[in-house]
Parts: sequence; C-alpha cells; structure tokens
Amino acid sequence: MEHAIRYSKKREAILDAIRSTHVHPTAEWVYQTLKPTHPDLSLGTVYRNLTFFREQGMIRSVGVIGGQEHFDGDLSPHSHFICLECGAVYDLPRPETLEGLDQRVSEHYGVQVDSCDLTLRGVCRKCLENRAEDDQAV
Amino acid sequence: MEHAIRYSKKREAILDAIRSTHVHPTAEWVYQTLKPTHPDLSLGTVYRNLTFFREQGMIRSVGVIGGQEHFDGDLSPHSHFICLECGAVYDLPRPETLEGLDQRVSEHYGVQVDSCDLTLRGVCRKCLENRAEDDQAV
DNA sequence: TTCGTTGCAAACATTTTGCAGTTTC
DNA sequence: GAAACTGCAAAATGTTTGCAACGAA
Repeated sequence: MEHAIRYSKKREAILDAIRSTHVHPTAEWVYQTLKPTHPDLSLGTVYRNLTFFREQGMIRSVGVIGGQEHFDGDLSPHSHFICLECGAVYDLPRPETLEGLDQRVSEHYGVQVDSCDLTLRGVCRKCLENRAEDDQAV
Repeated sequence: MEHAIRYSKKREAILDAIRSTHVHPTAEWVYQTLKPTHPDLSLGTVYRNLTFFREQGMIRSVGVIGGQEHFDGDLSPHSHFICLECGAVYDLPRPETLEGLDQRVSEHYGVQVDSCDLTLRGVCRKCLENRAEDDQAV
C-alpha cells in the first residue's frame, strides 16, 4: 500500500490560494494570505502541503529568490522573468523553438528529462521607472 | 570613493577552486576542498567571497539545489541539466535558437535583461543505471 | 598608517520535524 | 477505529554578520 490521501479543508484552501494568483507565492505569502480566513492555520502545514503538491506535480517551483522558495500553480508551458531588484516574478510566453528539446537531450545524453525551465533575469519595468525618478530627484 | 579591492591569497584560492572544476560547487564544497591546503580557512570567508565574485560577475549562480546554492565559474553560454535524484549538475550546450531572445524580451516588455538561463531537470544516466541494477537485484 | 580581509562564533531566516490532538474515511 | 492531517514549538540547516586581529598597499 502506497499511502492513502485524505481530503482536508486547509489543503484545499492552500491549493486554491496558489492557483488564484500570479504572484508566484512563497510559503509565507500563502500563510499570511489565508490567515484572515483560517486563523488556526499553521506555517508548518503550509510547508507540508507545498511539498506534497510539488511531489504530486500539482504545482512547480520557480526556485529560491531572496532566500525564499517561490511556487507556481500554473502548469501550462511558459517562462519566467525575475527582477533582481524587487524579486518579482513575471510570466513570459515560452519560445516555440524549445519544442522537442526535452526529447533531443534525452536521446542524446541517455538521461530522463522531466522538465525544462527558461528563466530570464534583470530589472523589471517598475524598478527601471523608479530608478529614473530617483535620478530626477537629484 | 567606491571601495578599494585588495588582493588576498584566500580569495585567489577560492576563485581558482571554482574555476578548476565542473561540479558546480557549493560553499561547503569549496571549504572542504581548500581545507587541506588552507587549514585556517573559514567558511564565512568562502561565503563572503562567493557573494563578492557573483556581484563582480566573475561567477554565476546555478540556483539552490537540495538547500545549497551552487555556483559556476564557467561564464561561457551553456545550459544545465540537474539530476533530481543525486543533485548533480551537468553542462549542456545552449540551443542557438535562444540567440537574440534577451533583446526581443527587453524591447517587447520594456525590461532590462541581464541573463537568460535554460535548465533541464530529470534523472541522470548514472542514477538511471543504478535504478536498473536495483531492479535486477530484486 | 589605513582600511580591506579574515577567523571565529553568535545571530538569522527559512524550512523541517516530533508529538499529541483532530479529522477524514 | 485506523491512519492521515494539523498546530505548536523545538530543532535543523544554510547563510549572514559583528568584532577584533591580520595583512596588503
């Protein structure tokens, strides 16, 4: 027997929270967001469920940004842009040119490819605008 | 005045260590590797220099894998394959099809693009072979 | 002599875990 | 009723930092 999976309100709420946003949340964000409606929610439960969802392939990790792991409830193929200044994560369309890359790498190197992530880093528009304002102020 | 930079033996040794390997080291790896030849090296110094090198653009981060940040002293354009089973990081050639993507994204979204990383995840050949052996053993 | 660099250890921040109580099936 | 799930708090982990000593220029 593998391990039965049972329903839980908290779990459902956590998954809903992740799926209903585009901010690519952290555990802390989920916790703070659900606190008002679920006052007895524990941060440990959030972590346990995030791990659970990721292992189940229900969410994916965007990686650790500024010391905190960010998640994404949108499983459709797309890329990410991460602002090095404010840490925000934005979605980008995935270049069609990457189509078939998984299989090519798999065959060529004899490895099993499970996922393929394209991530751009830089400074987002907002932060660039803030910089411009700061410059004017001087 | 910006902040003068002075030479230091430890710093040189740390950079050499990173540049002379393909394992995509962590702070701990650098520390353990240099310990024999630099018995008085401190882990804090390794962290401080890794941060320094990254800020100077002398090395780049491969991301946090298994809780530890991995670095890469090879700045030439290439992609990475990360084994989800053993955590190893392998280099892959970077698809030429990504050429010019930085600028296209930059212009289209009004952002500043500093870097662009393509990362594949899955199970490496070694771990696949180990699996096969384990299956036979049963 | 100045001030960047280091060792050391304490401090930090995020994440994991043990256990007793609660909920689901 | 068995076993999964949770809250709570302690523990574990990787990383950062303050300070006095050291070393480069």
